[in-house]
Amino acid sequence: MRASDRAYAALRGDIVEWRLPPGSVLAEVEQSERLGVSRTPLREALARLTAEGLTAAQRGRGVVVTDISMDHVRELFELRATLECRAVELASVRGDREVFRQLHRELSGAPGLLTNADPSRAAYYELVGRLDAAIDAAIGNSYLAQALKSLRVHLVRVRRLSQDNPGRLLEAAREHATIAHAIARGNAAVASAATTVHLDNSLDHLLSTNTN
Amino acid sequence: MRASDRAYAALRGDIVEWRLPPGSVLAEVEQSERLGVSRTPLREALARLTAEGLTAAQRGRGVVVTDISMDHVRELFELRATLECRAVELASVRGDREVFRQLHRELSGAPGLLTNADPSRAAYYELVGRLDAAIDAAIGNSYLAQALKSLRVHLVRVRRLSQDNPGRLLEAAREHATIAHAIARGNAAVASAATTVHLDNSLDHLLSTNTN
DNA sequence: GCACCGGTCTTTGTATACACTTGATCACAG
DNA sequence: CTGTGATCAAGTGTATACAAAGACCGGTGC
Repeated sequence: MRASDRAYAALRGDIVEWRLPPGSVLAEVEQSERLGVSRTPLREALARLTAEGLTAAQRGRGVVVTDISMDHVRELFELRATLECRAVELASVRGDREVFRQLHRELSGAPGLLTNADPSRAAYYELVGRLDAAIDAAIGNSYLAQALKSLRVHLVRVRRLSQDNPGRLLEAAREHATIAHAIARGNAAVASAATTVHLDNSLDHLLSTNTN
Repeated sequence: MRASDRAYAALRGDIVEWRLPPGSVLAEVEQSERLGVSRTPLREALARLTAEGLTAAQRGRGVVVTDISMDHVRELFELRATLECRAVELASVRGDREVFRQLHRELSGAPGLLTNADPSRAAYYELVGRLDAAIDAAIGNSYLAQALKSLRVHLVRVRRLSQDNPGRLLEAAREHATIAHAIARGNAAVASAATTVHLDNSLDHLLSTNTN
């Protein structure tokens, strides 16, 4: 694996996990020493992060981790609704129905995953990730898939803002099951509507648990 | 201006203007000598182009200019319809109506711009660019604006595929005028519908004049 | 004649040195 | 005491040297 890839993965992980919170200044020499790579591959990693919007170049002061305000979250969800609604519509038309039938079955059993035995909800988030991946594969449009992928980078970071309580997660799981069910039936209109409802609920929950 | 910015601008221009057609291999030493910069800033430029999707890194063989097939164009227009329909909807709600009234007036006079005196259609494309910029400013969503911006890079390249005839350009100008008019009236549904029609016509024209 | 293997050579990936821009701090003048 | 200017330091931007990895080509064996 290339050093620039390692640096990129490490920095991106640190940013989305909030180990490098918004506003952190990423000095080149400092980070290159911390990650054990030279400045050249580190700069390449920083350029990729900046292109994705996770960092921004401040002239003369290096790059800083971009801020995430509630206004940004609202904008992010506006784009998310646009892209994901179209994605589920296309998936409803083009997707392999059996795949989504299976995902619907698994999502219906999601309450069993949300026990206290797994406080990090790893199994639940893995299942949701599989739904996202199935939609990506079903839409058959690399440009749309790419747009969704770059969007999700920011969403992972936002997730940390949401103090997920079990009640909301159960609700979200039901909403995901509804979406999978609609896609499995090939009902694009319902899939899109269910996605709109799901995202509105998610944003509402996010805004209600964050005062700023 | 930084050398990496110059290299990026030069390469991107060469690619979208088809001076570097799809499939061109961009060797680092060759391009750095051609553009008069060192390999380090050139690599930065190539990384940015690759992040945008204009080039792709072929392991061991350097980066090549990405191909644009008709399937890619179809996918591109699918994403374009998704983003631009939402953009004009938001612009209808949030935009400054006077701005779009003025653009509508200018677009209504577009036939006057499409005379034989200006075979490159520079004045016409400048006007359409102003409409795009006005929509970008009106949507008030930096993430959506960014997605549109990265999309338009590819669209400029595709434009070269379209052997624009005066008849189609006149039709397109009328469609743009309709969109601007709908936004000026704050009618989101009509603006979205007009955009859908316009993009379908554009894609249809593109596909009919390109057999491959 | 075809496929496989090894060597060479081109090309990318990384490190480091150097120059230049920029931001800060301190001193001096008003 | 405040504002402005100069000097200094820190950090980015660029160039180049070196290392490593993959591709191309010739040769040989089957």
